Amino acid sequence: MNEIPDRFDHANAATRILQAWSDAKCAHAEVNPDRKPFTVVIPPPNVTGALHLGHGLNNTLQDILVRTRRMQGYEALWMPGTDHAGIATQAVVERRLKEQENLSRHDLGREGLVNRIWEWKAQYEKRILGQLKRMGCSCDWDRLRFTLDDVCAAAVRATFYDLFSKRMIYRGKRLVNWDTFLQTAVSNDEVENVTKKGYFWHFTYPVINPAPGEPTQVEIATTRPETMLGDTAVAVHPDPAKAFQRLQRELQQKLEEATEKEKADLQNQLEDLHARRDKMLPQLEQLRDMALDGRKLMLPLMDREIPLIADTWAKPELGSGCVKITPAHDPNDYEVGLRAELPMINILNPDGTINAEGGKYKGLTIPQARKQVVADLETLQLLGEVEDREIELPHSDRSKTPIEPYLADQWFVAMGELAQSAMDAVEDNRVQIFPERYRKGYLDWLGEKRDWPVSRQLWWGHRIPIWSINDLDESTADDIAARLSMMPAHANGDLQSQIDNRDDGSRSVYVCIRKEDTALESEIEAMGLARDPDVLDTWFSSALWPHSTLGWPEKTAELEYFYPTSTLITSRDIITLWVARMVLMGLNNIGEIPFKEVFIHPKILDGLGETMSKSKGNGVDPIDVIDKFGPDALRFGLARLATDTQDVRMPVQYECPHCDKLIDQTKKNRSLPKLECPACNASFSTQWAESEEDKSLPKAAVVSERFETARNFVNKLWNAARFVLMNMEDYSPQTVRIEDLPLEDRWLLSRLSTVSQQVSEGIDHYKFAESTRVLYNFAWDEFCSFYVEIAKPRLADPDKRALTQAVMAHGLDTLLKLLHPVMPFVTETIWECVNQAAPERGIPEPAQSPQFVMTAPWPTAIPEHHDESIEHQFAEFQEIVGAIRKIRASQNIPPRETVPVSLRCSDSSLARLQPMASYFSSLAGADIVAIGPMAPAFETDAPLALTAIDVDVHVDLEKFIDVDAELARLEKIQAQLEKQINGKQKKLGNENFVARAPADVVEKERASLADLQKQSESVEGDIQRLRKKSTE
RNA sequence: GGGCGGUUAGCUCAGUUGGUUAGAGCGCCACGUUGACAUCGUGGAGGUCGGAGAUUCGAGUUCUCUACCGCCCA
Repeated sequence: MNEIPDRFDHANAATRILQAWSDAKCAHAEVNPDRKPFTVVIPPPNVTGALHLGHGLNNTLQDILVRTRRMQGYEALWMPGTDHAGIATQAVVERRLKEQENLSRHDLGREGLVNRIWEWKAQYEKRILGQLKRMGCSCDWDRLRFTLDDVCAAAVRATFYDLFSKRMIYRGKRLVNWDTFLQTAVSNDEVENVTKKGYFWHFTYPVINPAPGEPTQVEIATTRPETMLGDTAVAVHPDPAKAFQRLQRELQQKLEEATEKEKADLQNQLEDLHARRDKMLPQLEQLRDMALDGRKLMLPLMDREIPLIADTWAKPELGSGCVKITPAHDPNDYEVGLRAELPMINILNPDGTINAEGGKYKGLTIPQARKQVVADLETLQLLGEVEDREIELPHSDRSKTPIEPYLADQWFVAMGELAQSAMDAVEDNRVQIFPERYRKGYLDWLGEKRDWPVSRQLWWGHRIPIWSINDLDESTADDIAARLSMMPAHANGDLQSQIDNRDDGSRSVYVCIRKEDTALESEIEAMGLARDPDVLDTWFSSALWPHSTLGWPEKTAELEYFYPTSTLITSRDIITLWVARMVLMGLNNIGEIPFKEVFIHPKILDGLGETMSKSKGNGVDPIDVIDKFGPDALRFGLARLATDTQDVRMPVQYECPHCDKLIDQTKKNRSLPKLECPACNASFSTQWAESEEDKSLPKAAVVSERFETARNFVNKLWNAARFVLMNMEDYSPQTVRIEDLPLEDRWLLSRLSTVSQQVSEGIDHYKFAESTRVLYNFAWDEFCSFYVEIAKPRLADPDKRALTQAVMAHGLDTLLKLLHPVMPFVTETIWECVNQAAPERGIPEPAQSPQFVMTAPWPTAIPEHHDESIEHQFAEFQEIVGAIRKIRASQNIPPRETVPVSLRCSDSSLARLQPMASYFSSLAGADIVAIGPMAPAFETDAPLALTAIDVDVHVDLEKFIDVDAELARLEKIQAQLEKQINGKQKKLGNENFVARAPADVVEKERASLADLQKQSESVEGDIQRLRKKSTE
């Protein structure tokens, strides 16, 4: 058995173990009425890129849960798959196309581009699945799905058709966030605001036919001058006096509550406001009256008459108090436009150039148009002041270009009923969210019930299954609708049509087809209808994931058995986008919630508290961590982070490719193309390397040293197992009677039972970090540090050897099972060895062990094994060991020397400790020369009183005495005791405490004080004795 | 502007319903290697729990205010 290496070779083991699991189909789940199902669907990773550490955490937690449930006897299905991530993936591929081949998507055409994206998908899906597999994720790989595959596509179409039939999908014009680069609408979630330097331009618009005494022009200001081409009104506040009054009141109130420091500033603001009011109010009221009187303005450059209107969007305290209104290109103006029923003029082409509505500016880009408009207004002497200003500019998260608000036709899902159903499901706890604080965000977001715009002007995605024909008159529309309703598909329920009355009075006819059917589609197209070019928002297909993956809309056995799923584990940023939508779609399609519980895990930040991302250079690839530390270390390290906090920090290092030294990442060095290793002075490159010179250097992996502890733990377990295996050559199975076992064995069994319980409960409640900590402490500080140490002398004793082997094998067996969900590879590898050395094991009756720990039965708490008093008694032993060690250390007694020890204890302790006396030798280098109520102190004695367990430990220092060291030790103890005694005396001297605190607390304090005083007296005696001795 | 979270040892984090002397890992210091493990062992140093106030006999823990950091939404 000596050939077992003293380090766990994770790289070799992992490949072999994965193959063995795969061959035995350990992770495969089937419909099985004999077992209860347990289902988890993976949050499908984007095929946009590779997995990072956040995915590592997410999938580790899922796997821990799934592996535990599998061992607990559930038919555990972990459904794997990936997400097509419409806009994200298309954007990445388009950007590469531009960079590498200088081609646009229009050069390739729809089919060409989509083919390119499929190639990308194949490449990244392979990489992602490889990452998951190397992490040990026990997904049922036979059931792999992709949100854009045929099965998911059928679900998407059936859902769309159903909602369309129920009139919950409709077409409408809405102001959308338009990405002029990708030429698509993007959702609010895909927009980020960037603060940039810009200008605030002041213009004047002439008043048409002003009455005598009225101003001849109105001043407005804007940060986007070119939008004036689409202005359809100028607004002024309907009651400026009242508005001023309110502002003044608010400021006044702030002032009253302000600190001295803030007061001056607020006072100034208030004065400015007063001055402004005095100066501007008459004019604003006059403008307001003009608006009510229907006065119009002349929009310069376009020579269009536009009304002056009264609307609260105009802020009297800002600028001129008047604001231009461009309903088709500004979200606020859009609202004003709806209120005032203004025309909405779209001045942009999809590519961001000015369209025909922009008159002579047609064809210019936005920056060009802006420059020209400003110049032309200046020529007309309508340009006023130009202020510098910081501007919040929305940018597309996908293309990184500015977003233009843009009025476009979109398909919407009506959210009223759907959102309510999803709110109800959480409010009545059919769906539970952990940690609970995330409920609020979910409910608030759904509570807004904002309709969901689902069209995306993209090519990568589920194409909207709508065919339409527009600009019809009423009778033609009716005619087409009538013909459609005569079709057999309509009677079969595979085709639905609608007539839509458009704003301009024309009619559109829409047809939705339920399933892919090329013949039917051709027939429809022959009638002049054309298929919608747009695709659906990615989240539309993701929302169906828990049931589409199980085969819905087909009534599959899987759907019947595995749905609803058990738990969803995900990160908080998609609670609304994804979790909420899965709930409402599940309820709509199946009539049942998609999962019973949702667990939101923390987000991993780097050491500087920043989100990890490839674009910052602080992203960590799980594979790099696996290469360096092993998959079990990665998983263990991640699991112990999963507390219920919102974020966890993980400092990140470069690993020097020359000497393996870890170099902390800083803000400075994480964006450099190359670095010099401070340890070996050699240079290495980073992800930013571009020059040939830099690229020729070896590249450093980005890892975190926080996995080192976990790696050490894996090794500790490996070596504990190595010890067990090295002592099993003559093992033979035997029946064990628990009541015959010595204290240390019963302690181990009791602890195993307790730990099994704690770990199971921890996992049940998503307390992954806590379960992990319990296992770590038990394995290291109890199993290794005590049980294995005690086992050494017992194995050397022929009378005790066989029994010790039996208990030890059982202990390791249980530990391996409990650790398996967190550290599958090392446990399975050891299991294999234990199966060879001790194929039949177990207490009380040995039994043939299963082939894989992965599918072995999960340990449960065993009442016969659990014994609280035995755990306490063993703790007494541990405490004495600790006391001897402390005395030894303070006396600088060399580890190899054995010291005589006398233990003064009660009769009952004597009975327990006597049989364990020999263990003090291996654990504390102590030879117990006396034990019991009469055990004496030594001539040259180092004492330690353990009053809590009523034991006095005496170490004979005759051979080792270092008087100064001993005095120092005792004086230190005395100082600590005095400090505590003072504290207690003060507390007990407080009449309030004695009178008001519960009697038992007061009594406890008194007893504790008496005890401390007793100790102090004893220590004082020892000190005096020693002083005397040293002066002799 | 609204909501949520965080602030405890040099670093990363635990800390149950308020109750003896606030814990762990890493790092640091000292000592230690003829066999399970130096990816180790033993011992030690290190914290007025962000700040102010309140409740209480007693606050890391409850409440109010406040500062800073982070995230989400507008």
